[in-house]
Amino acid sequence: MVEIVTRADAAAQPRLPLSRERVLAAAVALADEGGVDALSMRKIAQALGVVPMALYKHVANKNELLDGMIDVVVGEIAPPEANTGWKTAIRRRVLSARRMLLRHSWASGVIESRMKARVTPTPVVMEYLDSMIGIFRAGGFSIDLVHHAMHVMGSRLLGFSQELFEDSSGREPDPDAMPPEEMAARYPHITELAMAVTHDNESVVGSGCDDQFEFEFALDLTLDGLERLRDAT
Amino acid sequence: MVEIVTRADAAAQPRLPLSRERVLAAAVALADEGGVDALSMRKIAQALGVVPMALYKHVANKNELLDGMIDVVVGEIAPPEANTGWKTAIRRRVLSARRMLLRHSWASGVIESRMKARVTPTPVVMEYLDSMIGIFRAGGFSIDLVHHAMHVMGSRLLGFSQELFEDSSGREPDPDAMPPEEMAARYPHITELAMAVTHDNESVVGSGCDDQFEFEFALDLTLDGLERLRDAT
DNA sequence: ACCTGAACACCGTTCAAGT
DNA sequence: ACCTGAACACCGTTCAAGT
Repeated sequence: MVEIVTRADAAAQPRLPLSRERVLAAAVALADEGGVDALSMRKIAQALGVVPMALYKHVANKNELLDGMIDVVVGEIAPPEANTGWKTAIRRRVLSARRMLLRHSWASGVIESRMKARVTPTPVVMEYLDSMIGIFRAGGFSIDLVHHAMHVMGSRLLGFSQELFEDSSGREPDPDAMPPEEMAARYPHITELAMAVTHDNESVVGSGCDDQFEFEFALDLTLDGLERLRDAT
Repeated sequence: MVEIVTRADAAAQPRLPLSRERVLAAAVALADEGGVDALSMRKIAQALGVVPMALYKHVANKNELLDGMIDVVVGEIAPPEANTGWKTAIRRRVLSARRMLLRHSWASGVIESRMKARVTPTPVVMEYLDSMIGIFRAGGFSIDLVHHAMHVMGSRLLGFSQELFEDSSGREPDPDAMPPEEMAARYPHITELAMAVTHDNESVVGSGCDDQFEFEFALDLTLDGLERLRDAT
């Protein structure tokens, strides 16, 4: 008897048995390259060379798949370090989390929407938050101040604006793009700011704005403020 | 000749002519009550008693519809006040924006994802950001410090955690809910924090955590820090 | 010229039929 | 018992046919 079925689209190893890990890894890889909107159960199955329904043996449904993907990427955040002060420990941990979020651009949106939908975050997320609180506690912060600190670290005071000066290559073209002179007239303050920023560092192409520097500026302003509150007894 | 077609699902006024405003208002109302995932062109059309394709006369496609919805809700933010110091002006504006985001729970997610997709934010969003920068400038902040300030206000230092202790009614039930004693063993710091918070204010039901207070705490910590940097010349 | 029904190419998930 | 193809109830958008 001869095998007459040709498998056209087995991008992965043809006969490696499916597992939850393989499903999640394929989903993360697809989301990394195509964004989460382009992620579908059918496409994951195709990438694994498998019929769509085969996925449902390893993940209950698409939401549960998204939860699993969150666990994968949050697990990539560096574990807490011993033998350092609270400030550098928090700092390194947060910067490690930021690198993860930059690697997986879909992650922050998925985490946010899934956190809103679930009663309890996934265990991996809980673990991350718990150890973060532990670092503050070991640094001599009262439990009430740690509570406030966690809110401060997670809050976004404007609902938006962060993406304003980011690299805009690969974005949708603006349907009615405004000429620069009209920009300057209608939004004088944004224009002033944009010009000051691009003048500061000519070297930077694209956004003309050092996002890493800005992130650390916000982080240090916050950590210094929290330290001051702690020391005010 | 007799009208024999009965219109089953005309929830709105039957013959009021369609307009972009009516389409956007219907979309915002549907998203307010059912979330943005449940929003579809077909459902908006049904709510207006109109055939789906009729919407495409007033909005180019679904993304452009979402942009229009953003303009509607950002337009609800209170305009800047004259005759106040920069700090109270910023404070009131941000708190007004927060109330808008609480009214339209879908808005922050849609704003974030559309800002990432577009080259330029919509004019209404630009207007909001421009006037915000203007308030800082009038308060004597250097352009560089205003630049940092805008980043600080928009940044979220943890990718998440904000929703951790929020009201969890109406969320998906956890598939494998953990017994409290195991919670306490695995996440000692989270447990300590949760107990301190619920003990602090017994009056609050549900989350046991005053989100409004926490938001203002973060806001004031940030504004005080920025003021200190400004005065350090 | 305008309006709109049918159709296309998707989607997550159910379910019954096949092994 | 397990696996899976077909089917169901959606979705955004195209397009041609009708007025």
